[in-house]
Amino acid sequence: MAENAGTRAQIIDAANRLFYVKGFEHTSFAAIAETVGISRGNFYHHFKSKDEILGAVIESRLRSTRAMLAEWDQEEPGPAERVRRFVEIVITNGTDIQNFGCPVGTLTNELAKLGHPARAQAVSVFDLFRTWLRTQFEELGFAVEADVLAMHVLAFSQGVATVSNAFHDGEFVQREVDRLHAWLDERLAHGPAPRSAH
Amino acid sequence: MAENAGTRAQIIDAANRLFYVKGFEHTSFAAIAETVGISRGNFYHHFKSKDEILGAVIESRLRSTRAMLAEWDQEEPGPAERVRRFVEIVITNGTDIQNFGCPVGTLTNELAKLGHPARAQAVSVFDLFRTWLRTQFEELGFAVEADVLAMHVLAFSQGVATVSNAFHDGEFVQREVDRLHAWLDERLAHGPAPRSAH
DNA sequence: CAGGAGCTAGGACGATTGTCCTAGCGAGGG
DNA sequence: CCCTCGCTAGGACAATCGTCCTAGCTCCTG
Repeated sequence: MAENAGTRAQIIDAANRLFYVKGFEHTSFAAIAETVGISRGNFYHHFKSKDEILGAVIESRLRSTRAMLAEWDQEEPGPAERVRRFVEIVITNGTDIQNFGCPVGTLTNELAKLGHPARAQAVSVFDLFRTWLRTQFEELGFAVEADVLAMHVLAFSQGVATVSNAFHDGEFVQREVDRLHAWLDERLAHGPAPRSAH
Repeated sequence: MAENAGTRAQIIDAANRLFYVKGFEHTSFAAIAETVGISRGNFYHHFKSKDEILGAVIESRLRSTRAMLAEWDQEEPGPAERVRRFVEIVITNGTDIQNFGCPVGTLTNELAKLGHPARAQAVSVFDLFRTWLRTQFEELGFAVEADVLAMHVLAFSQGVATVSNAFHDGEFVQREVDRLHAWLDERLAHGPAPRSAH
């Protein structure tokens, strides 16, 4: 039972990476088995189907994303710094993003094209970031615009990821990060939009 | 020979659409054959391999993109209007983008994950837009920044496409388009960055 | 020590993949 | 008329896919 959880976790970790690097459909059971170092037939003792592995991978991503956001909540002094921390992901994970794009965006799109039922589950990772970003902007006083701003930051990261993946241009990423930081500065300087009169 | 070109064009058109809707790897010969209405074995009289079809599809996209940009050059009175026309693509093709994302960005990323040699060829479609946008900004007087601005507009479209595909939110797309139009207005009002002293 | 449950290895399965081969169709030129 | 050549249909092919079955191993429990 102890080894069970270990093998299961190893499968999820290997599948998580492979789904990102090679795509979900292009990742075969044989590739995951080879990575983990177990036999192909052994999978079905841990997962009933490939879709079930996908579900476990997405849940794993949800957990690690939640943990990362909670860590940022603790480490960063305020909401503005937290948003900046998010923006900097495209630099922190620069190499992976250049090679494979954004893990969330690319998986969501692949599942959309496959018509896969787990698409909605994959989008929920996006929702995690969206809600978290919205909370930061709300704490900054943007009660009405918070979600709009959150979506804008999300779109920024996806745009940078896709173009970075296409052109392999690190300077472009840095420029766009600087640009968004400047945009955020300006937004914070002008303050939130006035509430509608009661 | 007349029918040859017709069948070949039909195969390319069907593959072009299917590669976009279902992805390159998930699109089988059987699916293309069924769409066109020919037998599976007949493919190899027109194309030696699936990769050759992919090459023909990308070349077809290059041609149609070039034609579209040339049309915009004629129809729009000035470079500013042309950039706006590009920005509006995410609305014009809104439905397809919500369902399948951007054809260029998603194919490029898929080929990157597959390690496919045609990746560079797919990126050249991006290059077409990049160069064209750069030309527009140069005509607007942004000699130094032209390419930076072009890349920013490119990243905008990719970000909007990916987030639109994830959340199926048409209002978000419209808001971001308005935002970029406002950004462009401001850029044009302030004028280009001063040249360095000779 | 005996027994059972958890876990693993290895292979069989039907389906589907991209690729290739061959026989036959139909029109155009000698 | 006949023969050639572009084009097509249909199936064979080896490989790989996800799935499933079964026998054997290990280790904890009684």
